[in-house]
Amino acid sequence: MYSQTEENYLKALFNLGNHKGEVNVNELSRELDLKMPTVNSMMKKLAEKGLIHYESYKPVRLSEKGKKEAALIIRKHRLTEMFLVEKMGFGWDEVHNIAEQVEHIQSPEFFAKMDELLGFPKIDPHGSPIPDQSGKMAWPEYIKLSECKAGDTVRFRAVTHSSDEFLKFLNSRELLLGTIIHIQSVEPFDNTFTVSYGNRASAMLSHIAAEKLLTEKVS
Amino acid sequence: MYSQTEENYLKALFNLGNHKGEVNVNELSRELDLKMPTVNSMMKKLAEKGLIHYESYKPVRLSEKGKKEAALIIRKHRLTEMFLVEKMGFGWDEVHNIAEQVEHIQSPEFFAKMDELLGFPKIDPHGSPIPDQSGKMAWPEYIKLSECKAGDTVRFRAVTHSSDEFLKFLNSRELLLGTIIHIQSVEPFDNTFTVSYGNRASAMLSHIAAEKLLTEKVS
DNA sequence: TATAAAAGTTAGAATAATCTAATAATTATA
DNA sequence: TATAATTATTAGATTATTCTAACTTTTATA
Repeated sequence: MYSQTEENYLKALFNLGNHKGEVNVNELSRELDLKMPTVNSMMKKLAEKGLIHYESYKPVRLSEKGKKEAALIIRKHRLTEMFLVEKMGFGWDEVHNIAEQVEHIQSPEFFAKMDELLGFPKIDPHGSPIPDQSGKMAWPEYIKLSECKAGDTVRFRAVTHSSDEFLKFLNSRELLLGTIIHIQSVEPFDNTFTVSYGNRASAMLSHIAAEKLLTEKVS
Repeated sequence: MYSQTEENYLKALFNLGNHKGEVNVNELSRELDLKMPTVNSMMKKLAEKGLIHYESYKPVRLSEKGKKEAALIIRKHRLTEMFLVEKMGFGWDEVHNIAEQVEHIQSPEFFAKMDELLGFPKIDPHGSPIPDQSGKMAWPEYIKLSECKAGDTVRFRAVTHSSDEFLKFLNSRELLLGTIIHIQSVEPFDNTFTVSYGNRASAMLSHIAAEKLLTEKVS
């Protein structure tokens, strides 16, 4: 049993440690909005408990044990988000804060019931995969919209980071998960995308926005 | 905003302070499974915050402010229990521990949504009234089954204390909320009740059990 | 490569919530 | 009512999590 605080560190380490799995104390302190010495002492504690690999002045990595624990917390977070959207009628831009709290609830039955009522979903409302009960999770080979070129047709599958503001921005543009997007052109100067989708014949997306949209090629 | 710990003290004070609203530090320490000095120092803190009336060596009482805060936490607890039973399919004997955790979630929207999905329920799955948004709550004038006499016909409306074991006991006897109970006789020696209800022509209930059943006279 | 900037660490203090041991006040009882 | 038992309080320590200030190591840059 880990404290809520420890769980939050694990989750942040999991989310920040993308490819190599390495996370700097500094990044972590920014992510969690804590001072570096605070994070530093927690790193020692987590290392003590075998949840991370830690050496002085080097970036931190989750151990296998830590990775599994983190994935199971993220599983609870994502199941909760899905439940809030599918069963309670919340918008995808309203669920993060609630899920952030619900994810710490200690009750396997509670999350098993959510899972069952949802029909064992594989993704959350933002398109992120839900880790399975053993903590395994795989991202499909999505491509950032920002990496596509004029003429491509793609399906919008997930967002990389789901801040409320970004999701509200997508709402205002009627950009929903599953939408098929045609790339009309890409402005070379600033990489602004001109696209069409749904009943929008022509819409602009900044590079900043395009970087946050994960897509799948449509044949 | 109060800590989870403070919320638990407020809830315990509310639940223990039945008629006069007075609670001894000793009772409270037993209820919360904490040592008396721990409770004593928290009493000073709650008094400081205006949540209780406290004088040395005297029992403690919730202030109006404390009463309202406590009722609002109990509201969240009972709405959660109702949601777990009605919308998620849990048994009335399985919800206490989950609700004990969910009640601390800070999200008015989350509980407002539960309330709405449940159709603004007035009672929880154990027959206890759900305080309204202003913290007001009234118990109907129920009568303990143990206070009824042979010949009475009553409707089972609520349980006074809802431990898992007691609720499982009621499950095993098919005694559900709403059941009409006919009191056939009361053994003078030990106050054991012989009753009939549903398709049970004759069943025995100890005085201990009868004390925990709240009923309403049926004309 | 010497120096400045950034990142990381150590030491020591603060707060919240808990405990044990000792003491004081209140209540029950012989 | 004097004494014992119970209840309440005080004092001081402990653990978890956080902070600031000072120092060290690593990285970037002039």
